[in-house]
Amino acid sequence: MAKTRTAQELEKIFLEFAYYNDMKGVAFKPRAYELASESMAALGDEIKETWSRGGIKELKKLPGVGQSTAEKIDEYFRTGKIKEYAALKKEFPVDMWGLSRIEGLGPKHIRDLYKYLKVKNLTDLKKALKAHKVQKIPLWGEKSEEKLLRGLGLMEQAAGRKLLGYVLPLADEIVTQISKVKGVKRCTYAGSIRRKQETIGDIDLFATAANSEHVMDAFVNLPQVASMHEKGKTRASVRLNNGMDCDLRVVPDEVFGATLQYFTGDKRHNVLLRQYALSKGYTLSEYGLFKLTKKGTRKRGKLVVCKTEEEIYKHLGMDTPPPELRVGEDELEAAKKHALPNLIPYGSVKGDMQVQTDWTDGNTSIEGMAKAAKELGLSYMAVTDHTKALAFVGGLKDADVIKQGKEIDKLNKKLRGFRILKGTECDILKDGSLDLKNETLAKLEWVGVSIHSSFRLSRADQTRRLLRAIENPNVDCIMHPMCRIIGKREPIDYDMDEIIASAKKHRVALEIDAFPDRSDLRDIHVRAAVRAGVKLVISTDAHHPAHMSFIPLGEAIARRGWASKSDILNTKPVGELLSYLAKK
DNA sequence: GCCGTTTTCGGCCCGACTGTTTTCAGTCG
Repeated sequence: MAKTRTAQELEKIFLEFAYYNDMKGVAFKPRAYELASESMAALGDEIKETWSRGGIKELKKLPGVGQSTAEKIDEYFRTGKIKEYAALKKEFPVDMWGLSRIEGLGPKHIRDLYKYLKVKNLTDLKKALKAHKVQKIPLWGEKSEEKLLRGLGLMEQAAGRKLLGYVLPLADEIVTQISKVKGVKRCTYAGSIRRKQETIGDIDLFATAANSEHVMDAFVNLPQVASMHEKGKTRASVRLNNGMDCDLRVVPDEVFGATLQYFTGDKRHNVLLRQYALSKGYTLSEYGLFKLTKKGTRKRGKLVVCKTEEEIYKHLGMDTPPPELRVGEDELEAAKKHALPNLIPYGSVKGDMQVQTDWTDGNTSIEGMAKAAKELGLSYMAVTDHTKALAFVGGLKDADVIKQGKEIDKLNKKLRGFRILKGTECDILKDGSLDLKNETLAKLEWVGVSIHSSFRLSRADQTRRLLRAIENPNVDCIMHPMCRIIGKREPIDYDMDEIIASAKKHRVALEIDAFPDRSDLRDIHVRAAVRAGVKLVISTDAHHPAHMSFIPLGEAIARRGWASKSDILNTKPVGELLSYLAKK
């Protein structure tokens, strides 16, 4: 769900409530407000819809939102502000949000900076650091000042989150290097990379070895490392040359499973799992699942399991949620009920359903792309060049599409064990009509349609536009349905529920475009489509042979959206796919 | 402040690293 300023503001307000309470030394409330903030972040724009639908009563149903928080949200939407928040800001006029972005600077230190030096924001902090006043604060010293200065610099040059597709190869490279270090038994990435999140903030790795200090030294001296944040006996943290942070933890090989579970996260998933473990008389850490000595106490007793993730979840009476599902929402409930989905395995996609060639803006011939696809182990691909509305890439006219079809027929006779489908990525024009004639579309085997213009239409107009396209009986698929380009273009706005319902009715598939900066559909939309019984396809939007290797990224999105193999059309062999399409 | 297989009161995840006042608080993931 998109986040408007309103949703983001609420997320920030509740996080600041958490910081203010933490700063004052109040117990437990910080965590409660933090959860409320996470709830706002997860909901995005739905928060206002929830409030409109049922006010405080409806808001209280949200996770982490109780009476007090619901009243604050209600006050915010009714009056545009929250009195208690305004009072806190007045009492303590400090930019908690901005200052806390600095690594190592938390609520208590922000309190002292304000108390002793009247530091309210980043500008004040820079001045105080320059005048070396920070080390004069009681209980602070020279090193604290240096650390803060370093943290400030790192924040200013830090790159934001990076796309999974670009981080994975780097993570693999580092894992390979650490694996070669003497004494290392196993090394793997965990964290958001293992969960295959859309974007990655930092690279989390761990290794198993008897002598950990030796591994730490090797790690901080890798060629990819620009600087070091901290280095202990079993944990180190560095800044890489590309601006990302990377953490390495070393543990004994026996506890591999427990560490993998702990380090994979996400944070909310682990908190929920650990809470559940406690309720069952266990305590869970990166060293294993332990029996509590006596129920109600926190004393750790005998080790129960630690070798694999599966045995830990099993001991708690549940199935193991695949990493892609570990987001701290309903996956643990499903795991307890043995109702986790049978996710589409990696390597299930048999054909790429969106491929551009040198007939338009691709850089390779149809034959060249087909050969590359075959080498990757695919057994078919759909040629889907752009249409004439995209004049700047030389989009195809009706006659060109027919001509291209004849060439594909020739190639298919020549190729052994591979099939090229005659397709298109036909433009959806502003009014929802299509850029090729119906008689042309009817001759194709795969008709994908997509939007490349008028991105800023109103929600109602954009919805109407897409519905009209879906209703065209020649259409098989909506390609990159959100039209976003991560970091460059916002998604277009329309009523996704209506589109999904219409796609179901007209037997139109939705695409998961695996190209890294598209990643479109997103996981939440995939899940909605799967629930509604709408079929999906995974494709790469390849413009170059190398792009077809993005397919696993699309499979990852499908997995995050709880999709099974049967939800994805192009896991079928080409014959079955064609007969499915023919029935439309 | 939130929440419920410990259920409307009494709990709230767990451990490593850093710096400093040397016994532990603060921060992070």
